[in-house]
Amino acid sequence: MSNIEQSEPGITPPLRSLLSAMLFEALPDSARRQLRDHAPVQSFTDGQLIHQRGTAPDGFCLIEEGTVSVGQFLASGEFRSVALLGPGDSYGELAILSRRPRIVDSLARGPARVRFIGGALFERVLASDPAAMRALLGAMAAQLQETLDLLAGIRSGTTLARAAGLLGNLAGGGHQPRTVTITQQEIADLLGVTRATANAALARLEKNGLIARSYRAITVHEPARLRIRALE
Amino acid sequence: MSNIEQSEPGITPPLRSLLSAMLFEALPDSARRQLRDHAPVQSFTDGQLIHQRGTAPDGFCLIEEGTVSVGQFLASGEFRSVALLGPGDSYGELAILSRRPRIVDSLARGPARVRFIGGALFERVLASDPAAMRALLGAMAAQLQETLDLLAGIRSGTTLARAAGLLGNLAGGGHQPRTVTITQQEIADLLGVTRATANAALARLEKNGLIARSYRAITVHEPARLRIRALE
DNA sequence: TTCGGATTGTTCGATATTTGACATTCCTGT
DNA sequence: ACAGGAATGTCAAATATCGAACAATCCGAA
Repeated sequence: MSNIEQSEPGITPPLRSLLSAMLFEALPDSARRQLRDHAPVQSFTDGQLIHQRGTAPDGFCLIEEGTVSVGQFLASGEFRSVALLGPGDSYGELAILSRRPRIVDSLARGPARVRFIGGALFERVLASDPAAMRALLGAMAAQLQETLDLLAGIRSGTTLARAAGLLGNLAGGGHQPRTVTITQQEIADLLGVTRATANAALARLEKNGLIARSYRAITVHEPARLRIRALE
Repeated sequence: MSNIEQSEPGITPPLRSLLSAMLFEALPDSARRQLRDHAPVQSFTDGQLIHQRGTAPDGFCLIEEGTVSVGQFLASGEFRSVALLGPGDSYGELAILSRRPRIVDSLARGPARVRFIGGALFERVLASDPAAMRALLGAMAAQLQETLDLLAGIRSGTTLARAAGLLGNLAGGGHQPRTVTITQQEIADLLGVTRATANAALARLEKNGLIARSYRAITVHEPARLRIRALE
């Protein structure tokens, strides 16, 4: 599992699980064990390319050690990261399931060890365990719902309204205060605005008593209220 | 099937299949027949609410006749539509699969007849047909890939770059010219900008020879080139 | 405790977008 | 052929955001 703050109630995980479909963890223990036991581990050096976007998928990856950055190379050669994944995290399952090319590049960030789970093995395990397949269906459906919700919430409106919707969403939309662990840069990236603009919007939401800003975290006093605010 | 222009090669469908997860059609014929045969049909009058966002799912819908608008009510009471679905279209499968509340409201637009496929029946059919479940997994994985790609492409950058990325994406990213059936207002909605801004971006892309504008359609001369353009 | 890197807070001129409006074109039904 | 509604093209003042920079705060490692 990645560095998710789970020791404290009310703290929600950061975004990496939303933007990078980590489906491996939705599988039952037995399926996970089976996949892991038959999969070879490879080592990568800092900056080494693991997989390229557009390539045909022959397997997916489970990170054993180190950090892998998942994202996309820009025309300028720069790498735009969507997620930073660590030990226990997985990526690349979607391409296997959809039988379509990979949509992301992946790079080692520092030395990394990555376990490759072959597509054929994955299909065999799924075929022999309908409960595993159903669990995967459920996890993917939930993620698709969240992604569509996120898409709907950030598409248009003033930055202020969009920030309200995003935070209400990330804080789970309920009526209890929730603290979201996220940097303002990440919020800015999600909304597609500059950090300065995101900061200004957050400052206004805080001034209105809807949120409290702290270092690398935002406390949402009433997530449902923020969602409503976003729809105005 | 909804009003998709399939008679002409190079014409891609509009967005409704992307923004509304119509998974029913990914099922094998036998599974579809089985679901349809046991499902009751209900009639709705113009403007009648069919389902409300946030409600627990007991089934999903297959449109028999008429038009259903799927989207979300704003705080002002206005309805923001995400998709307009017609005969043969389905919606609401995600909530069943994820076992989470519905994320959309749905309204009849004119008189409509809708077939309700119960969640329990759906689960039974899936459990008895692993091929159907695998097909659904694949369709959902593909859709999640597309949605994540869309999200990645529209999140930040100038409107011009984002429009380029979106069109490159919608046109399939290949090297052959493709015509995308879409209004400029729909492009604007997707990008979260006004129609005037979308039109200005499109005009510039056309001036640069990358696209050709026509009524309710955009021809993308080389989709792969537009995608690259978006990443600059 | 100190240091260094990351993150946040803020500012302001430059640039982009919105808004509201009007004109023109397109398409479909009668 | 005509009418009406939808879609597109365009414009300019008002408003929002970007970009670059600097200062302040936070946190983890030594």
